Amino acid sequence: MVTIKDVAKLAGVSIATVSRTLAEPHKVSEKTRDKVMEAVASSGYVTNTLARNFRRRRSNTVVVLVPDIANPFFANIIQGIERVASRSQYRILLGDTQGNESSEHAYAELVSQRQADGVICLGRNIPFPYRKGRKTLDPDWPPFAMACEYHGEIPVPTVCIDNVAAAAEAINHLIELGHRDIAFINGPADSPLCDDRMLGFRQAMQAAQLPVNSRWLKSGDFTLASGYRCMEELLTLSRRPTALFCANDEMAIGAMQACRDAELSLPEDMSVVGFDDIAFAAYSHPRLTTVNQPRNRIGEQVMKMMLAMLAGENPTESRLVLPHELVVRESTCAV
Amino acid sequence: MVTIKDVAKLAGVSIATVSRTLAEPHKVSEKTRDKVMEAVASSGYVTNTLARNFRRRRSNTVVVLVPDIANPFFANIIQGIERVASRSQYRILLGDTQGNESSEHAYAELVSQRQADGVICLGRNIPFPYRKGRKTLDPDWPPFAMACEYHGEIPVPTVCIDNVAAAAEAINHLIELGHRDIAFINGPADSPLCDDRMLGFRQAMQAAQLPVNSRWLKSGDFTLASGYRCMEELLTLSRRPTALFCANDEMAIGAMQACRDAELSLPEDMSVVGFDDIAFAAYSHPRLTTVNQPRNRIGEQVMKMMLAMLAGENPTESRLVLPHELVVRESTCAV
DNA sequence: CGCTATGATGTAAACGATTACAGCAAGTGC
DNA sequence: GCACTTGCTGTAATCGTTTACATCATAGCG
Repeated sequence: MVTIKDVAKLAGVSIATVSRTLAEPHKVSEKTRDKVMEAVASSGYVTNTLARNFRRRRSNTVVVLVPDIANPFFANIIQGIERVASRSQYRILLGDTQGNESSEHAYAELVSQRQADGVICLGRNIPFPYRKGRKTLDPDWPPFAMACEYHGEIPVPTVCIDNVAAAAEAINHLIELGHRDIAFINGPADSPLCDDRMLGFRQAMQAAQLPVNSRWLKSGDFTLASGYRCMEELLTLSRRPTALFCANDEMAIGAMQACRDAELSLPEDMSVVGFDDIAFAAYSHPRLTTVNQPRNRIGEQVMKMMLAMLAGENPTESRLVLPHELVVRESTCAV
Repeated sequence: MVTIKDVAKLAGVSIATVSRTLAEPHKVSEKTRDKVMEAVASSGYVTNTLARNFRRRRSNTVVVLVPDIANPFFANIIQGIERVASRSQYRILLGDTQGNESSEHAYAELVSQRQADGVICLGRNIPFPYRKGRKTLDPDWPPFAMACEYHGEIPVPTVCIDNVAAAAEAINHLIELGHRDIAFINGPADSPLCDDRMLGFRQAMQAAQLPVNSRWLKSGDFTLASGYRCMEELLTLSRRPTALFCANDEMAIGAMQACRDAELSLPEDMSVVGFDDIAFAAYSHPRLTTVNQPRNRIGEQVMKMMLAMLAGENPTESRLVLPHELVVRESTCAV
């Protein structure tokens, strides 16, 4: 392996000069610079980043904790993060946690091992140990930010949309179409994001003076299969809703499948609204009405926050809210 | 930060002993071991992996080059890789290349920088510079393996399915249903994988003495949108096929959407077969007949190959072929 | 001319671990 | 009692960089 020493010898300068030429070229005379650059080129020298990171005591890597990498929703967020990160010479280390807390901790541990400089979390858990009831950021934590989800108690820097308003908008769309009997397949109950969507759902129903039928409230796990299952259950009820709101598109697509299997025609017998606007939403049958989230921008913004924190800045605002948009397609119609 | 030195002082031993206790406990007396472990626990010492990796001259990290992280097909492969990797204390660094060769090279470059020990590539390009026409592995390359795709000329250790046979099976299924006019939306032309599927298609057609209509051969880019577009083009033809084979499920789902928009009823007017068996395939309308690939196993096997190479073994077989399976659902019917 | 400021370069000490080698005590065999 | 082995521990070199500090030449200035 060719090291900085070899380059120094080849160029007839000291290793300090080589290092400076590469890192701060302006501090080196033009003549020397040329010599060094030539030596670098002819020797095929590549900086040993492992050695550099070790010496600099940072890794230029950020861990991104993803609840489920196979969920296309997260893929676009990750792409946004990646884009901003690579612009600043940062790497992304992806941790697919599958909602597993011990796996989250294991990845976060990489920061204490100096394998990563910060943690971005797309799930709802804080991957560091902390006392229940804590209400502030622990100063011992490394740079840490969340996206999509946020934490209920601790003011972690976060990028998300206004889930209350977004859910309410989806419901209002159904109400405007004349629906009164609206079911809701939400995600897991212990998530702030789902709580918000539930809140938006209730607020919109209440504002329209519509009752919420608790039998029409289901809880899935964001998978196609869980959407199918929840819909099946809804369809066994003697009194059926005429419309359905789902906390993500995959559950909505699963639910529509269940409707078709039950010989309902869509959207006439059941209006369905999803959430996220993943690529498949525009290719389902019928095309899914859903709430679009600016996934790429969410990723970009949270990484920008992270970069700022890594640069030593204190996050000015702890919550950045990006705009969402209801996309009306064909899965909803007047009652 | 607490280092090995602090632990040594606390336990009243040398740093070498601490290091040994942690890495090779059997080489240390029980009494010392207890002292050291206690010191580790009470000081909260965590190994600085950056320092260790630097000294050991490896990173315990493997780069995985993914053509498109948002493609759910790859997500499952990655999960398989991850599972095997973490079992052996290896990390995965995901590179979303978007088919961009310079980005592939940038990621592969991490190996020369000692940020990674090996490269697994899920796309069709070799991310290292090499002379066109080369027919052998370059001994200068780091441990390198491919999955799904393989290289046409260079015998890179690879895990994949038999794409020729799988495509032929899909076509035979259509032929058995009585179809004679079969279209094929393939992926990009310059890929061995797609060439194989094309070959399987042609072989099956020829075996059944059916002509291949070149107007019914389209080339997409594996996205929903490209499937839609290709189908639109097929539908403008005066003579239409009665069946369609697509090189992946997303294009198949896009194509089915185009059929519906053209008022064809599925599967009666158009039988469609996809490829990959992603989760959405079972939730499309109609449910998609497709070729299942053992995605998790592909990932697991290629990572096992990689681990073997990292351990210094020469790969015994350069090509591991895993079984595929035709999954017949509702998108195909007799003509 | 002498003094200081400036800029370019070199010297050498880190960074935190691993590990070859040496040293030492206790045990073993003759 | 001696030589040798065995098991445990410590000393110190080492990995490839970065960077504080020292050095030195040159220029600028009064």
